[in-house]
Order: sequence, then C-alpha cells, then structure tokens
Amino acid sequence: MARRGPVELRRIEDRTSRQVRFSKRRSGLFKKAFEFGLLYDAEVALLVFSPAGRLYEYASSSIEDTYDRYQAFGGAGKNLNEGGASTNNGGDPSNMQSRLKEIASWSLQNNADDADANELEKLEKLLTDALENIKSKKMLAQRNSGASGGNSTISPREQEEGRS
Amino acid sequence: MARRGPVELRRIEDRTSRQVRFSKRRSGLFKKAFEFGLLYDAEVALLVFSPAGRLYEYASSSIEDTYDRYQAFGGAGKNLNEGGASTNNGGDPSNMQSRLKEIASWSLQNNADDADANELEKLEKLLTDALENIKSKKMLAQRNSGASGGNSTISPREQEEGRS
DNA sequence: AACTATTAATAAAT
DNA sequence: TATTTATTAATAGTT
Repeated sequence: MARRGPVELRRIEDRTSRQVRFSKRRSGLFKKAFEFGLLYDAEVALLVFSPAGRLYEYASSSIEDTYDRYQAFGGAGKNLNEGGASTNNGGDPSNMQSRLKEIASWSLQNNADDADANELEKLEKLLTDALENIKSKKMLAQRNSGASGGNSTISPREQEEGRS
Repeated sequence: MARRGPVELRRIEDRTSRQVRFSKRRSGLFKKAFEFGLLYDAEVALLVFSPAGRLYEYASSSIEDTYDRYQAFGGAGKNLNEGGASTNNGGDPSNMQSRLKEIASWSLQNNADDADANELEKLEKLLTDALENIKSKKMLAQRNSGASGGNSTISPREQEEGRS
C-alpha cells in the first residue's frame, strides 16, 4: 500500500516505477523551488535534463539573467566571465577609478529612458554582487581563514537581510 | 509546538522566522535536487541567490555545462538579447553591462581595498537612484497613456513525458 | 542545534 | 493517467 522503509538513494532500475516516480518527484522538486523563491524573495533557477534528454526548467526571473548573475558573482570561484567584448580585463586597479567614474556619469545623465530600466536593474544586481564579493573577501582576510567549497553548495557564513 | 495549518505561500515578513526557515528550506531544496539527480540519473543545476545576494548552488555535473546544454537546447525557445534604444550619447546599456561585468570580475581577482569598496558603494547608490527616477517617470507616463508594461515571468515551465 | 507536533511529499496499489 | 492510502520526509515552532 505504501513503501515499507526509507527510500533508497540509488538509481531506480525498474522502468515503470522510475517513470512514474520521476514525474511525481519532478513536480515536487519544482514546487519546492517555486515556493522557495516566493517565500524568501530569492532568485531561483532550476534546470533539469532527464536521461532521455528532455528539458525542465524554472526560474523566478529568468534562466539567462540568473546565470549571468552567477557568472558575475564569480561562478563557484572558478571560470570567470568571458565574452565581455571590451578591452582587457586584467587587474589594473589604477584604471578602475576612471572606469567607475565613467559608469557613474553615465548613470547620472542616462536616467531618462524607459528602455534602460531593465538594464539598470541588471547593473544594480551586478554591482551589489561585486560589493558582496569585496566585503566577503575583507571578512576572510581579517579572519585569515581559508578555502571555500568545491562544487557543492557554497555556504557563505553570516546572515544579513535586506528589507522587510 | 508545530504549525497549526498549512504554510502560507507568501513572503515571510518576520525577520527572525524568515532567516531560520530560509536555512531549513534551503537544505531541503538542495537535498531534493541532489536526490533527484541521483535517483533518476538526471542532470540537475540549481542556483539560488538570497535577498541579501548570497549564492547557493548545486549541479550534478556543473552549472556551466548544464547552462551550455540549456542554451544549445534552445534556451526556452527565445529570449535572446534585446535590441532596445541604444542612443549613442556616451554609453549604451549593453556596453555598460559588459563593463560592469569587468568590474565584478576584477573585484574577484584583486584584493579590492577600502577605496574601491567605497567607490562601488557610491556607484550602487547612483544606480539605485537612477532606477527610482525611471520608475517614477514611468508611473507618471502611465497616468497619461494606458500603456501596460510588465515582463515578469514567474511561473514554472514544465513539459510532458510522452510515452505509452 | 535538538525536539516534536503537524503538514507535505510520495511509493505502491487501484 | 488519476485517485487513494499508508508511510516516510520535511519543516514550523519551541526550547
């Protein structure tokens, strides 16, 4: 009538069973993801490819945007961004000042166009992330503790909330 | 001793409660994602940004690979980058975004010092203000014309399993 | 962080 | 494929 013990965590072999359980759990997983974004006002992106190659997706904003943000964030600490199409992206702190000013003035004079609203929102997110990164590094530097996780869940310490 | 009714699906306001429930549900969500990949041999990628801007991730293979696959698949079928009015007066948004990405990347690669952090904070404020500005103007514009805006994509997309 | 009363998810049967 | 039911799993509130 129902299962008799805990679910075993290994690949399900029985075809029929796997098929139906896949569907059920898929709904459950996506529901959780959806609820999570809703309850905590978090940005969530979930991609699933079935073994048969079918795609299932959910994003509270959009897959692309969230992935962009992920890249900007530093992407697990490796694999920094690529297609900037701009000049060299090396570390040239002296040059940063001028670039920051350039952007600042742009954001000042270019605040009249509706079409830019979306772009601005994206920029704001990127900036916030950059700030967050710097602050995290500072924290780490002060405490002199090292090593962040591999490819599992990154768990930044500390807790901080935005608005209420 | 426990909740008395079903969980309400709306943003949780109480700060303390939200914080702890966030953590609990986050573990639950990531556990589900992990188990799902394992049980059905599916490729899973999950990205979460907390409201505070912290990143949590899980990928059965890698975020990048899965996103690449997603792109190759057709990426929701559309949603390529936007045109938009890129008036040539000193800066167009798309270029600005790539520059900002540079900055984000830069902040990761270098030990940003206090001065840089301050610059970023100022910039963030400028952006926020600019955003507010644009939104206000939009409001006003809507009073005069009956335009309907909005580009929120907040519903899970799923696709069926077809087999008999 | 551990405990407990409840609700939620879900495996198997129908 | 949808509904039902028994059972495990997740989790909100407390301590």
